[in-house]
Amino acid sequence: MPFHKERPLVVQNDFCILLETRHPDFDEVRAGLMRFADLVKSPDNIHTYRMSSLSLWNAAAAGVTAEEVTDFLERWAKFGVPAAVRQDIRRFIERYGLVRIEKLGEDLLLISEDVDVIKEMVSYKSLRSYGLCQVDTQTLRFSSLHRGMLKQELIKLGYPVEDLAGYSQGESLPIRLKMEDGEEGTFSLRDYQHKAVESFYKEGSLRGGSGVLVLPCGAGKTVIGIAAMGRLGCATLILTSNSTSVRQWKREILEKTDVSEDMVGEYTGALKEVRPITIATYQILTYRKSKDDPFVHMDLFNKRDWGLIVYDEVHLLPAPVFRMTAEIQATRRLGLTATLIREDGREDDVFSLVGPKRYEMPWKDLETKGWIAGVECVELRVPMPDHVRESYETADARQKMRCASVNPLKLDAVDDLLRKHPTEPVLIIGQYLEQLHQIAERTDAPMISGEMAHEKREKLYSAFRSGEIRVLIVSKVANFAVDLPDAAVAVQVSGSFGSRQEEAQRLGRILRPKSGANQAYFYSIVSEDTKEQEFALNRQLFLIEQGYRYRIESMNVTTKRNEEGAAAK
DNA sequence: TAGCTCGAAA
DNA sequence: AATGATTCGAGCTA
Repeated sequence: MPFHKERPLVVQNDFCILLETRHPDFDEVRAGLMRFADLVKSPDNIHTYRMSSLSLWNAAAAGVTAEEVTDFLERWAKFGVPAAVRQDIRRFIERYGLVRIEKLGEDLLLISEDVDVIKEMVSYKSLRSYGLCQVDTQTLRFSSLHRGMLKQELIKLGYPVEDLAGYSQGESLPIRLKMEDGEEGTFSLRDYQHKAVESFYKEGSLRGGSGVLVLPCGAGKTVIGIAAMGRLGCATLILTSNSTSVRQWKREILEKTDVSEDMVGEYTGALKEVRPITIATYQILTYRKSKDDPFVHMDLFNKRDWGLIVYDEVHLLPAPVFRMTAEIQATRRLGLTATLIREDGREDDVFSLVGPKRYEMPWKDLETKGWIAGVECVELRVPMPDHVRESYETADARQKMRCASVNPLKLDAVDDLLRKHPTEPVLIIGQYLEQLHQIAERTDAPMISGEMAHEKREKLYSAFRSGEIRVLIVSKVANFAVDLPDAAVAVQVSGSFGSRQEEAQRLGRILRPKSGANQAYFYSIVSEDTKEQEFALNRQLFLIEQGYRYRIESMNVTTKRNEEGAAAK
């Protein structure tokens, strides 16, 4: 077998791909890999990617062929691509579209040119309850009621169905987008926003009309959603993760379209309006009196003839909403998210019920184009003072994390960082209130936590925005607050177990373009040689996949130790 | 209709 | 596998 020492990839039999991070073509290769593989490990020198059935199916749905994947791997691999892997890639990619759903009158057809596949379907016990009737050797017929459930079941059996049964138009609602520049009839969408809408919906094509658009924080997901609504011109139900976001959607719709206020409804705990454009939280949909009781508000899906359902932050979509979504497969569905990763591993349900990935904008690409700031990511490791180390070692597994997270030496690290960035706006973000209170006391900076009234938060936000306050300390509220102002420096003093989403969300807080060098800084402070350090690694995965690199720094503590010793006496 | 407490969720 | 903080929505009170 030929050996190309200078190439950066090793393709393994187990579907893992190793990428040398120091290779000169690293960026190009990483960008290519992320079309069809997920990053699973990211130590300094070698990143491990893994192809999965789902990552290949998403690629296939985006039109990537098996040849493109294997040619790409072949071009960069040191030892070529093992024949078995090559074969499996082909097998997986060709699975997408091997079975498709089409419409026939009131019923639907499951069609495959491969008669053996149809034979296989008929033999599956788990498919019996969907009442599949054989029409001919290539076709099965079933009731449209089962469209979603069947797709969900089939993906589990390894058949990602291509759904070409089309959609109902829904109640018509002309929506004109307000023009920001002079040209008649155009709306000033950024180039990639336009492409994203195009890849979701193509006029006159059965392909598209449902699916997920993956865009970084700050890429203007709301604008894209609104543009899709304008394109389809129909009654729309928008589901989102919290009530601040509900108001944000409403504000932007009124601002960017000619839709009048009485056409836009909020469906939340406080208000129960059902209007041609309705915005609801996931939480109200999943509300029930107690376990085993029915969902009180789930019929919002049927309260109007929706032509489009927008799932904002689709990676947070709760299980009961999946169930409902399975029943409304004839309605167009648009998922918006910064990451397809779900911490609960239900990515295949997103694929079969909301739709495949239609578009993905890597964060680094936005940075290159100047739409977001460049970020220097640093993992700052601090040692633990001896007495803390002692209680860490003796603590049981559940207390270890907390012990490491609230390491008092982190306070010194925060001081150092504030000295290092004496003029830029700084957000300090953490998970334990006690720790944040300590920092607030030491730095004399205001702190916002969940118990603070929203009115008071607003005041602090605007003081921070205007520069009156330079340092702001925030608890987990930062994960939800859409109106939290942007900063140039984020210091994460603690975070929850391994939440990749949270890390991404927090980094998102400093991405807005900066004047001057357009540079921001993200510091993650962790206790050296602890569980926390391990979890930090997992948290970073998603951002590393997006092309960010963490630089590891250790705090110089000889002087700190002495101070600590002196203070103890 | 605002302000409160409560349980549930992720 | 798991923590702790937070938010939401309902239901009660006045």
